[in-house]
Amino acid sequence: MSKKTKLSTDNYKGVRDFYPEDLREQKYIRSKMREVVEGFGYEEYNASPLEYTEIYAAKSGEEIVKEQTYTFEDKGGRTVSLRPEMTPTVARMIAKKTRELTFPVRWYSIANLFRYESPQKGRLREHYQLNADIFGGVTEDADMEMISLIHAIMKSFGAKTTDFTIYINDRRLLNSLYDIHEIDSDLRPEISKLLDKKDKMNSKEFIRAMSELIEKEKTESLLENISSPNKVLEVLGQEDPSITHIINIIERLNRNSVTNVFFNPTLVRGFDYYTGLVFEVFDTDSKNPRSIFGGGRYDSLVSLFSDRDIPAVGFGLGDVRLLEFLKNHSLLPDYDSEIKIMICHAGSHSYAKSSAIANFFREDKIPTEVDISGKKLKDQISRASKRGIPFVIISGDDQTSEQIKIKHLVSKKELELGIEEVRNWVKETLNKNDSW
RNA sequence: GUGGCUAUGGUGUAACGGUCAACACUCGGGUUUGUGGAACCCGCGAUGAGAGUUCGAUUCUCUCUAGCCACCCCA
Repeated sequence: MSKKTKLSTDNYKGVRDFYPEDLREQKYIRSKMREVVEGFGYEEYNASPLEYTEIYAAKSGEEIVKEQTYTFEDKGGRTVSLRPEMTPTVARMIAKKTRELTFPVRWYSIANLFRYESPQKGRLREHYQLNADIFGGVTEDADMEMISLIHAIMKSFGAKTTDFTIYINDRRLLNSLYDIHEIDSDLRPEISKLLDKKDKMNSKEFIRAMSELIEKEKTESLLENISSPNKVLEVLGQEDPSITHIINIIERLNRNSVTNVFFNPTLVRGFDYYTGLVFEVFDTDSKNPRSIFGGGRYDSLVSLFSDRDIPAVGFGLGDVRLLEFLKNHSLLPDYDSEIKIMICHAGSHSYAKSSAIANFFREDKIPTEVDISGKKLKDQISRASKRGIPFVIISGDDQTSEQIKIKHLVSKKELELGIEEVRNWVKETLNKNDSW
């Protein structure tokens, strides 16, 4: 059989296989996310990855959607897309039940999202994202809680306050500045995009690109006025609602010991649907100062689906960039084997006998595997050891029915005891060095 | 879509244009105490595809393909 006749083992471009060791990472980050988010009172929802394309087209223009999403026509002629983000879906779900839900609503999901783009660092064609949103409620309280929540999530992964920075801004603030500079509303999205990229470009390039859109004097004064938080404050004044909002949020967060949150007037974020607060979490590592994730307030998205306008704020945290961050900062734990006991056989073995022993441990939620490799005892133990299984039980024909021979491969301690005592010993030992 | 870089067993690497493509790990088998991670022995297994230059190509050239990185984009 020639190799060429075989199917390729490659996975589809830009998506991942999750081998057990990869899935352990996923399970770890998801369990942390759930823990924190549920602690804040969020309820989990989910939906199909298939959506009518129009829910994305509505806000971003047909062409972008067709180019950057998986979009196709089904047999009934409906145009369908694989969801590239979760927010339209959740807005749709909320809109459908506005009369039944008790607002404010706090919902979260951990869902896979798809984008049709060429894969590169930190960006694949499928990724998993935690989405947490608040619908309704008092704007300032909801906004503040959102930032507290993302801070708590980062903390739960063991990130120190110095490992990341949270930048916040307000879309209305940018609009006020545009008003002051009398910038046409058609030009605003373009200018916003440029501002968003400001830190990536050198200042000459930036000014040149800017001058192509607006007059040089305007460029200069806009840049001057947006150059620092203090300058913005000076220009807009303390009474500007978005300034007050930002100041209040930062003060309240500081009082709640969230100290790494800062006002950044050039923070924009890509989505057009943001209407107020926007925020973004950055890695402070000087070698890799990139954005990890972010979110913002979108007060008019639900009204695309419903007559009722429901204000909302939320964020999306993707697994790919989060894992990069965690790896860079050595924040991923060492994983123990999920299987705790391997029952090996010396001499002629009886599967029935071994599985009876195994069941005893399983009743106590200790994952136990019975060796069926048919290998020699030496190989059985060797394999268990290689897989990181902490205990082996040696079941042999020379052994009395009451006594269990068990060995802890980590400490090399070996005991021969009654089954109840063995169980207690195993539990004790596992508790001593439990990682997660 | 544009540009740059890369492509050798399952993995990671090696091989001035010149023997049978080397080494380590992994995997399979074996030896020795039938209580492990050791040692030793044996084995499986590769130059992405196609063309060209050459007496001779893993090595040089071209095309294709794939991957990575950056740009674009990130709604």
